[in-house]
Amino acid sequence: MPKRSYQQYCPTAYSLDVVGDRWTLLIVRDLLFGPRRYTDLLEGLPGIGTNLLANRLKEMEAAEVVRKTKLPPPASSTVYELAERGRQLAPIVMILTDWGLELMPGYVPEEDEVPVVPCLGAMTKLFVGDSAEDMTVEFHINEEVYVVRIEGGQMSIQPGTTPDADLVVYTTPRALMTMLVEHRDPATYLENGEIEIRTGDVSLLKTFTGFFQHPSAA
Amino acid sequence: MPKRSYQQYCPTAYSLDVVGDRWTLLIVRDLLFGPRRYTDLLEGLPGIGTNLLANRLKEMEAAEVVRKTKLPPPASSTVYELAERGRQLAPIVMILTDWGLELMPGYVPEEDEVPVVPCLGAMTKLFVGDSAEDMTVEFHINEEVYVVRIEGGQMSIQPGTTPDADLVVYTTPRALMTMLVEHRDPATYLENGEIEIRTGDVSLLKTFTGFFQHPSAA
DNA sequence: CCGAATCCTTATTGATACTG
DNA sequence: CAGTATCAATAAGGATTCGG
Repeated sequence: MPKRSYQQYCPTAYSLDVVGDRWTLLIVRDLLFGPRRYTDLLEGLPGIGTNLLANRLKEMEAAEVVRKTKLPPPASSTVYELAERGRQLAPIVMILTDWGLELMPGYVPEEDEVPVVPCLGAMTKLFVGDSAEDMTVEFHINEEVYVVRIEGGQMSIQPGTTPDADLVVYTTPRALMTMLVEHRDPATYLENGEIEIRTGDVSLLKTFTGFFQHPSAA
Repeated sequence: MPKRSYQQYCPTAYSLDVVGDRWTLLIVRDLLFGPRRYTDLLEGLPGIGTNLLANRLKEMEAAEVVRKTKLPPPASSTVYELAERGRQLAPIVMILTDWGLELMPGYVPEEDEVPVVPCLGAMTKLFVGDSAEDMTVEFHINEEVYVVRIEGGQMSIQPGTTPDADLVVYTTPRALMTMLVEHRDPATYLENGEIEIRTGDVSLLKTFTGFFQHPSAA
């Protein structure tokens, strides 16, 4: 069966033939911070339906947007990662993210409405380096672990742990997300158990969230 | 009926809830060079189906991406134009265009595969100002007329005519497009009647097309 | 468990005909 | 010209199954 196409001799249309289908750009978003397994993707895309994810990944692989590889032993799990053409789509996801920040609703989301990757995305987009002091934070978000390092006004996000964290936080995605986007007070989440601080203290967490600012506030 | 949504508390997903549906970004593309009438849009989007275009426009209007206005008398036709939020999507269309240039096939397209707007898009994306000398060209593409002015290495495209054109060309979209993208020789098209020069001569047209270069050639 | 393939129901689309 | 209305063809969503 021939894939559906706009049938236009137009670069924009050719692009959308490849990445314009439902879910495709969200898959790119989910691969922006590193390789993911099939099931990670499924979890980050509630509602996609496993057959559709499999199809999309196959199409994206054929278009050289993603690549399927095996992690080195002993992990050895098969993961999907962005190929070169896929990495070139990062600016699009970035602009969509900026554009969508204006559309964020004012309500507190349900817990299953906030996948992990958007939190990382929001971090990169909302970070304002000007007044940021150096610090290293280890975030445990659901089952995933990331090290966020701020150095000289620059922020980096790496998967994995670190021995030298100033702050180690266990959090749900929505707690993290709403603290970043709406500067919601950590106290509420510490009380209901959505956030737990293992190393460091609340004041440090508040300092950290202070480094993030909605562009409309500028 | 509630519109289908990704249901994610994520700026990227919110954006795609609005502009991620089939055809939506192509409509934005078609409005990038100025207001268009309903039927112009239909013509630029072969295959869309008039009900779907009407739906999309309604959704985009509700999302304040496009605005519906009336042209001043005596034209008085209703047109659609980009609103502020819509204009902010221009960078996305641009990146998609860059990305899609790599995907352009090597064949000569059918005539009805090339709408007018992609030609204007290709012009803006492929123009290399470095060696460009000043000139003014009036293009009649199908029923539409545009003035392309090159001044001091800068190019502008305006709808309408001009009395001081160095070159006046009547052309089909595909002739123009393939000359820009693949540097196809005008001679072929002059012979088969797809291009007609009313003012100026072929050498000037060749000079003009020389100002455009595929990024991969750089 | 992971990475899908299958089956079935619902929602969206594409094409055409028709109307103020 | 600017859309509505109708309806068949497709694609998406959800549950279940199946092989490493």
